[in-house]
Amino acid sequence: MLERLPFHRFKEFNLLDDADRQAVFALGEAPVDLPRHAVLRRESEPPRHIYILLSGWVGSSVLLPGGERQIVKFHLPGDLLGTPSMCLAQAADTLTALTAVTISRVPVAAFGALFASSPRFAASMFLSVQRERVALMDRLAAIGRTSALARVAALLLDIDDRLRVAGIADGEGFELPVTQEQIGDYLGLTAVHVNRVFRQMVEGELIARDRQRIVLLDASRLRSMSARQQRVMSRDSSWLSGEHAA
Amino acid sequence: MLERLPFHRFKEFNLLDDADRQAVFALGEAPVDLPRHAVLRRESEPPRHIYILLSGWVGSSVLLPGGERQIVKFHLPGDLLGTPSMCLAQAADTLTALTAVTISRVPVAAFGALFASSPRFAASMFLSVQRERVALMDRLAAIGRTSALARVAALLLDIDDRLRVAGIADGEGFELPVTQEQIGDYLGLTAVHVNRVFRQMVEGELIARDRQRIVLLDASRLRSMSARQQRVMSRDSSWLSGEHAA
DNA sequence: CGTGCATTTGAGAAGAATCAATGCCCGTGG
DNA sequence: CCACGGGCATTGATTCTTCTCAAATGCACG
Repeated sequence: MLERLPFHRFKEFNLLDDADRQAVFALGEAPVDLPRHAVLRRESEPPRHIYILLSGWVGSSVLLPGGERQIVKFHLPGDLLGTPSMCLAQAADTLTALTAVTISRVPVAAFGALFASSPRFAASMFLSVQRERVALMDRLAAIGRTSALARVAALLLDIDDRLRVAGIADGEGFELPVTQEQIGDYLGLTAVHVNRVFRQMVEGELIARDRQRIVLLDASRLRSMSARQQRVMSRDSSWLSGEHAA
Repeated sequence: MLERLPFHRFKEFNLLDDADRQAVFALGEAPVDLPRHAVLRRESEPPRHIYILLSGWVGSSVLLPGGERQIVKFHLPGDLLGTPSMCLAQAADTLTALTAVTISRVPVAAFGALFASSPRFAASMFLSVQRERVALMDRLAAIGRTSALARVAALLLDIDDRLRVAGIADGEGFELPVTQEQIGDYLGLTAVHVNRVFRQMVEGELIARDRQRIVLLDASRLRSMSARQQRVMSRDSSWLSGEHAA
């Protein structure tokens, strides 16, 4: 069962060794398969678990009173889901399977036990959350201050990057298993406009598209129009132990 | 010097006692006064410190390649600033004094030492960051999916709430010491449009305004048009110790 | 071979941006 | 004491991006 676990998100900050990472996955209950459209957890439910995504895509979305939906993040294998709501009495986001998925549930108490006993695990989690926070800051900037074209470009580059890091894509294109309406909800656009932007990108030979398969034909042009920052994560964990406290 | 420290942000999760909170402020160097427009830390600088805001307002902003600016957060007294960039080699955001401010710098190593030695402090910080993450999710939804009017309403309600929690405002109105251009950069609007929305709100008797002083005349109507969620923080810290692990 | 969801396309409307000018407040220096 | 100048706020006129509404097409699946 441990043959192919997606460890990559737990290596980011150079804080956990192999044993630590095994411990992380050992927190989880037995993996469960769920079909597309399954809801892992609805917003307003008390957050008693977090989730490790082992395969497939999951969307985290927030519902507004008027019925509008904002998709906060498309989660890929290896991601730890549902942690933002740990600070709340009622979950803030709904977790929905965008494809068939395999997940492992983790009771928050199990997470807490490891968190309390291992400062390195605690620090790693702390930094992971900060990293997600920076990602949200960048997304805020994209939605608040860039055009529809730039937002779509940023999304495609982001997914491409993350799929490569996860070892799922190889630069020969990838499946984007979401509807244009979901892309709209992610980018703050309507499905109709997402469709027009895709058309524009195909005509401009920036991308090729066949159903939900996307190939990035001109990544450097996409990058320059996306206004997307390349964030380099710190691999220096000396702050934890107090080294170099000069 | 400890008479009037803004402790409220360190009481949110019921994890720290008085001594713990003293320890937090003891991490900081001697308080420093800075004038309006002073830059605490510029983005792309290596993040060697975080900052406790003791008085005044600070803006955290991200600059896009095209020169556009997104203001991520208006920080109020008691906030811990600059922590998102702890996960990065180069800071993601610029911290700028919006008013004259008093801050205390904290070396990341000092923060790390307390983090490593006190699981309760670590957990409190973890939850604080998650809380900020939820706030960003809500902001994303506001900018991506609501009108200019709703965004301004949400901003005013948010500031009012936070000023009250900080013990700075009392419901009789408050100073909003930022230019309309900065409000635009915060909400993903132009200064011109922010101005028109304010006019609309004054005409609709939702608010009163004199220079930068704002009075919320009809908070309940503002709330209903803002699409803003009231988030209730968890005060149950049992997950940390592993109680109720049922 | 329907049925249903998703995509595509068109036409028109609306919200917000842009461009440009004017006015106001306030600090500064003559 | 008053003129000047800079930063903001305000207002109008116009443009543009994106939305809305509506209909048609296409694809997957039973």
